[in-house]
Amino acid sequence: MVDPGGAGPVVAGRRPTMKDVALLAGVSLSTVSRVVNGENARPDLIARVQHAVGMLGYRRDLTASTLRRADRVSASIGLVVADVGNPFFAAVQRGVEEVARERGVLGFTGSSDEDPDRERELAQALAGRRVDGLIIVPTGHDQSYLLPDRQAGIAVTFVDRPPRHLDADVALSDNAGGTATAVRHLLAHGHTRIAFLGDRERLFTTAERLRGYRETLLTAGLGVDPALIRIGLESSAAAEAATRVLLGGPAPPTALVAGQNLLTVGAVQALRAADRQHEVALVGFDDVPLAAAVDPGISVVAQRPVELGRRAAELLFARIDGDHGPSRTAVVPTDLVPRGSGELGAARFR
Amino acid sequence: MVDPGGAGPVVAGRRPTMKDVALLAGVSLSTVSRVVNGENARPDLIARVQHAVGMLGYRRDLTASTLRRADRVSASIGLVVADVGNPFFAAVQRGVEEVARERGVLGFTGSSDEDPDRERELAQALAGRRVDGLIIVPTGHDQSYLLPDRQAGIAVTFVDRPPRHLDADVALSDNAGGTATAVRHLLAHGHTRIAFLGDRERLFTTAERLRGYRETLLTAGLGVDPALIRIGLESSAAAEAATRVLLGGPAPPTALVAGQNLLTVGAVQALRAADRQHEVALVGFDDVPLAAAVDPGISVVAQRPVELGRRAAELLFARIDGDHGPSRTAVVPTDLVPRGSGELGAARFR
DNA sequence: CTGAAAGCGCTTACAG
DNA sequence: CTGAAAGCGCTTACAG
Repeated sequence: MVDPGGAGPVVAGRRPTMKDVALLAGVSLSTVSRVVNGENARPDLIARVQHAVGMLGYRRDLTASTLRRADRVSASIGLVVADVGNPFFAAVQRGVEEVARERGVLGFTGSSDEDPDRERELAQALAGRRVDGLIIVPTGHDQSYLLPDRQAGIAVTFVDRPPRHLDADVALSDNAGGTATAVRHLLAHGHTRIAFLGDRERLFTTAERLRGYRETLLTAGLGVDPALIRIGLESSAAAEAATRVLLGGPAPPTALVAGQNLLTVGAVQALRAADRQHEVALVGFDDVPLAAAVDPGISVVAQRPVELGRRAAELLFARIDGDHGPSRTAVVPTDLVPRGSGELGAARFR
Repeated sequence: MVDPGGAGPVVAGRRPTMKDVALLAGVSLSTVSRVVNGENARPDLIARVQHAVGMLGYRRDLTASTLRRADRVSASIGLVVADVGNPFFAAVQRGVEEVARERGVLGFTGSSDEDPDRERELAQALAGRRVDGLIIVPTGHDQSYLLPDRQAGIAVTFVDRPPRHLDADVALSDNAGGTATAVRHLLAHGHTRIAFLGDRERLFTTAERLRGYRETLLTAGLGVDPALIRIGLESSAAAEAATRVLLGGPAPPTALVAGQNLLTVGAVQALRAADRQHEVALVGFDDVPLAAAVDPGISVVAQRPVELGRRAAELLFARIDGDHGPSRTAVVPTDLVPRGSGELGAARFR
């Protein structure tokens, strides 16, 4: 309950400033600034300043510091994710922070909750606090609001979904390719009635995964049955309900592709509730914890969310370092992980 | 690819300032400030300022703004969690953001990765950026470094673990009570050899859960066998290995208490690998996704992480609103969720 | 090396 | 209501 560093501020309720430190140490403001910033100074002055800093509990005001600095570098970046509740974005955040940390840069994250207004609010709040760069999972349909910020020197990179009405770097998963792999895998096991569970239609990732699903079926010479496509699912519970409806329909699917980790969980729950988890095949997009512990194991097309975050951060730092080349898109591959649920054959339905 | 709001800054590479806006609009700096802040002004001047703002792509510099503001209110708070990779902390973050959002306050989150230096670095970076308050999951053994920040008017609250060497509000789970419930539940099913898997020993949550485990065994008149206590486990993989060792030992446990969500996953994997998941009982502390889909279902003592985050935020905002009363501790209850793995009897071992 | 002074982009009394 | 001026807490040429 004590402050080992000193007695606290001289004036209660007011934060001590460099001026207070200078006064106490008997040096000029300039000298305090230099010592605090680790520049060269006479050893005895350094000692006096450090003593005063400790006595007063002085902390540099970074808002004033970045305001005045010529280079305006804050050694911090901002990240706006779509939903902190989703482990996928937590892993993306981790990837971003890993790279930032290697460079001695701090990351601040906010969650838009898939609300375009909030995305903009957060991005501008971070930009207004003068982060050096911004990594955004765009949820709105227009990111041109960032143009002034970027022209003013704030680097902007996107992750998981590309920006719209703004030309910028982006790191994406191979959404269509990964979904195509999932569908081909199910086709190879004899399935022809394959349903698709998807998130909000307006999301780029939903559209891409749906495209991979459709194109693969068409390429295989199969039609696309609209009754087997359930999108607009925003939660596990929604996916569970949609799966229940599909299973109870007149011509139920023999296999499911769940377009997102939370939807996979919902689909598994519905299959188990109907005790058909050993009968109806399932491949999830994006991995889920405990997928191997369930019976049957849940086959997935795994994303590499940490790598996605890392790639986005690398793209961002290249810009911060002065790269002015044309926009780049980094595509991170997906990995098919067979665990049982995706290898259930369609034979039993014949 | 166009800026619908205007042509971008007059001077490329330099962010337009209020001065630029004032010049273009033909009004004073004061008027621009008032219009930008939504204060009253003559309608024609408002229009001219807004037009200039749009033309230039002007954005208020929040660092300058909070520097000058008398009240120094930034309408933002900072959150430092221990590990973004853990869904528990993602849920805490969500709870904090929910409350902040209700108040029109933005939250910025950083992850200490259980590194005390990084905790301090992040907390001070946020404090230095003049957030109105700070919510911290302390990972270091000393939080007195925050004293100067708090005396300077930044509210500080802790969550999940109490601070050390600093008297402050904190929101905690009922760690000892929850673990006691888990142990009593296993005792009621006839187990007497109950192992405990725990995270890093230095963490408050590990210590409390271990205390709940020990005291319950002693109260029941059973001894505490050190061979059944495995702590210092930092990952699922570590818990899996520890479980394997326990099962292969000379006097193996008939039941396990996993002290944390990631450890529960590891324990489940080890039990399944040994094909003993229907034999050795398991109760996890903190819920895990898909716990109900595994066979047997995973019984847990669930925490309420979102509520924990909400409570911490409520404590914080009470301080921001001027409450100067003594420090408070909010304890959030846990809930026993039986799903099968915790209800396996010990009979088969006799 | 050190210190006095200017100024970063804003807000806010103050006078009109 | 509006505008001119001071000043928030710093950094950084500049002169010594």
